Amino acid sequence: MAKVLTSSKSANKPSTVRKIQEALIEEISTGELAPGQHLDENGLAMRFGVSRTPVREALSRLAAQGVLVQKDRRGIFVAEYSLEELGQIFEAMHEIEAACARIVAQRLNLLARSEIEAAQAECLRTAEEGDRKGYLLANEAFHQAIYRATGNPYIAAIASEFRRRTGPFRAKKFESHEDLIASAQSHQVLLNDIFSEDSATASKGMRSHMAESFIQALKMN
Amino acid sequence: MAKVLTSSKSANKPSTVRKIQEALIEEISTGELAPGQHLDENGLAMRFGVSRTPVREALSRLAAQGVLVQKDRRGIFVAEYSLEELGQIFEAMHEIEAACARIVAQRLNLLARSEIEAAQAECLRTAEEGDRKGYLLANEAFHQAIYRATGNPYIAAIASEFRRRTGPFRAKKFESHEDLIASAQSHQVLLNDIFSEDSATASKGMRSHMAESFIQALKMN
DNA sequence: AACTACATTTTTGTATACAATATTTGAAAA
DNA sequence: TTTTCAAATATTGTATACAAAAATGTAGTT
Repeated sequence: MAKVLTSSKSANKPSTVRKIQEALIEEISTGELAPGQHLDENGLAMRFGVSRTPVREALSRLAAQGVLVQKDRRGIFVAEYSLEELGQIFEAMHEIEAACARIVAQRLNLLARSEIEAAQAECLRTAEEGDRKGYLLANEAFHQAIYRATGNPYIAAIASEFRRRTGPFRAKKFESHEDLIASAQSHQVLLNDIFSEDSATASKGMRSHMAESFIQALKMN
Repeated sequence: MAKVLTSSKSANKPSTVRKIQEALIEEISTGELAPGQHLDENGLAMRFGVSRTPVREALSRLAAQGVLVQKDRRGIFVAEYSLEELGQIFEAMHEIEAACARIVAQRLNLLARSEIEAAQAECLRTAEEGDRKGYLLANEAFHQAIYRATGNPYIAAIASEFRRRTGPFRAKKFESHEDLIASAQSHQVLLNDIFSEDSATASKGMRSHMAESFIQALKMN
């Protein structure tokens, strides 16, 4: 699942394997490494100037997170999904994100709000300028700001992880200038809902309707 | 995060590291290995009759999933949480489980329903008999049946993972006969909600209220 | 030219080796 | 007796070695 709180530790030097891990995550989420592509342990070892051991450890961890998949005795590959699987992954991601949004709406905190709005301002700016690369970064920051604003690092970690997993598949969606604008505007709708006066009440109402009984029931177990 | 579909592969022999992984998961979720406890690589290697290499790989994976934590240069420990962290973890787990329940309610499928009800029958039986060990198994099966019934292995994997993580902390809650009964009865409330006539409509209504706008907004990104 | 059978080469998974850092032990000083 | 410091020991992280399996290449047959 999810590492949480890897930061916040004092002056943690990135320890070879973490560096490799992050480099690979970066390349996977930008799509530089294509889904289905085989990863060469020896090649990576050479490239990072280390032996296969730490490379394998990094790959193992990413496989445990679902970003990579390991086929028995045949190596490790960038995860690749059928259309059906992809649909399920997006469904799961949307549920998690909706859960995050609900938590944010309930917790409403001014500092977090200004962070989110700053991120959104950057999204609007880059979208208008048609700065695709810039928008990808700003969009990422926007989503991360929402996850952080939940105040719950565990659900935030899950959400981030889904974002990483779906990165290669979302990347190609932002082709045209219009795509960027539309995306940034949909952020705005989201924010209006989260920060509307009656959002907290609405959210509570929504929870109490059906979810609350689920939650009550599940709490016991 | 989450391995998905490790089963369903034809006659996969459990490959040393998977065996170690599952043995450890078992011991952690039963609480046999206490939170905070240090895991001895050499000891485990001896115990499983292998070298440290596959042991370390198994530990790495579990650390990536959050079941274990790795402290730099000091080894690997069973994850241990402060009260605040524990609260956050449970909050996250409840959100995920509620999401699962909502998906099940929407998808309502008769085969899945009979599986869930069979699991619940077993819960009731073992609870009445005061069979604690039996109840723990039946309860687990009940939750897993719900996760499976979502038809979404990805969110199911997340839910399962939280269940594993919280295992050691939930375990001690089922001390008395009354605890078992109460838990089994709360299952019943949950089932009534999921399977009620208007559940699907209610669920859709709930979604459309606020969540739908979130989901719409997020879908674009 | 396409297919099969076998030998060669790579690659994976595991074991062992070793340097760097933590932990423990034990003796000397307060 | 308790504290302090240093040597001894154990453990971690990484490198290398090696057996087993998969991928690749090469003939030989049709």
